[in-house]
Amino acid sequence: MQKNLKSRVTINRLCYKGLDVFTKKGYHNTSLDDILKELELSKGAFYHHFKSKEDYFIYIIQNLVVRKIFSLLIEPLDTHDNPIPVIVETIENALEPDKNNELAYGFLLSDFLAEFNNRNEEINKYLQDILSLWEVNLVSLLKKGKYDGHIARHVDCEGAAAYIIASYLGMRTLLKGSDSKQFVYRYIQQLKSYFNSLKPIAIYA
Amino acid sequence: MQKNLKSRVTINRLCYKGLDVFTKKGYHNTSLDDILKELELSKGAFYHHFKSKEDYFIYIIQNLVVRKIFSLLIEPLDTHDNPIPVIVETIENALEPDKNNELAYGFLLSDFLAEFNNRNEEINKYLQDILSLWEVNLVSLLKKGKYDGHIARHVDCEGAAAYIIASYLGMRTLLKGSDSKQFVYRYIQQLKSYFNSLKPIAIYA
DNA sequence: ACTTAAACCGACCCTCTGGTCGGTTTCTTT
DNA sequence: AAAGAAACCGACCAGAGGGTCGGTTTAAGT
Repeated sequence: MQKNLKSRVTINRLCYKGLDVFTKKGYHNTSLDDILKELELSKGAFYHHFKSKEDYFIYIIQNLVVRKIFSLLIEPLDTHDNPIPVIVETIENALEPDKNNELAYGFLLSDFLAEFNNRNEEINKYLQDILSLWEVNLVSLLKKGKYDGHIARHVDCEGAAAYIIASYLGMRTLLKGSDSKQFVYRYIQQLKSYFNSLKPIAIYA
Repeated sequence: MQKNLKSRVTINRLCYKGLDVFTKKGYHNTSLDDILKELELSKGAFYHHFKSKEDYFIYIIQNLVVRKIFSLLIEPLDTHDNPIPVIVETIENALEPDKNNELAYGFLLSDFLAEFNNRNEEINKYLQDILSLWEVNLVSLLKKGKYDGHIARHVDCEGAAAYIIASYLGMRTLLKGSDSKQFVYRYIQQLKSYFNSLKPIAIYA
């Protein structure tokens, strides 16, 4: 195999496996040996490609997590339709297990946010960036919806965006500990109910 | 000082300081030495009172976290009034920083849930117990509200309870990374908006 | 006063873990 | 083919961290 191709293959294996194990066990509770053993790679191989564990983790976030969240939760928001069903469908789709969604990527965000918030500025920065991107896109979509008459004028779009994100993150936390099938359905129902409260009265009634 | 009194004092100091440090740095990222140094206590003292770090942590959860969450978020729900303002006020009050709420106890739950979910059965069990208790109480309050006509008959009380909890947990996660004063206010507004969608039409219109 | 045991100390142990480094294999270049 | 470099190996290091243990202090019972 070509050198640079082989290099990319190794880095890829490291990242996907790393994301997998970090997700399951958490960053601090995962050792490099845990990952390397499963891949049958050596310490030397690892440190040839990454300069530290932290560096490695950030690389994973920027290359896998950011991209996945973007394509799953943010990109679909780029529409001119009524934002309410778009947001609901996007979230519903993101919760569909193992469809567009091999790994349970959504968990990552809430888990890692909890693990690094106020604890590791460097890593936290990248996680917050993802949140901000999501929030900004939600807000602009909601505002457009308001302009188009799909959303009531009194609605605080920033507040609504934060509330949507919060309920999603919290639901992810809850989801891990319970029967997921029913749970997701119920969550979506409540989300819709919440959105009803954002509609103009005329449409809602 | 009396022996058993002195013992209790030491255990108390260990627990409060432990909760404090675990909250700030996370369980896996906190060493016993971190805690013992601050208290000027020895390893020997610690292992005289607790049989392991995990044991110690569980003790903290059961004695401090459970009780605080209970008195802050669950006990106030025991009312015969309209559940909607009761729940809003309870949550609002729980978010009031450093009032009834010396430490930021609310954070704990979401943080620790994220840190231990699917990772440490033993610890996770106790955290889930707290959630269950909260959920059960919310559900029964909502059902009573439905019976009394404060909540629409179509509402899925279990779903609503889960949604309320999820938004609270997620909001806690978000809260740590941003300007809290404004944020809490906006969150409460959205929560109220959500509750509007649970009211019977007659009241809502 | 004397004994007993609880509370505590701190040196020590052992494993784990992030990280290093000199050497070997494998591909690329000339 | 020879030289050079990238990819990789695995033994090793140093420090950290959970846990142990023999000994000392301090309160309690007799």
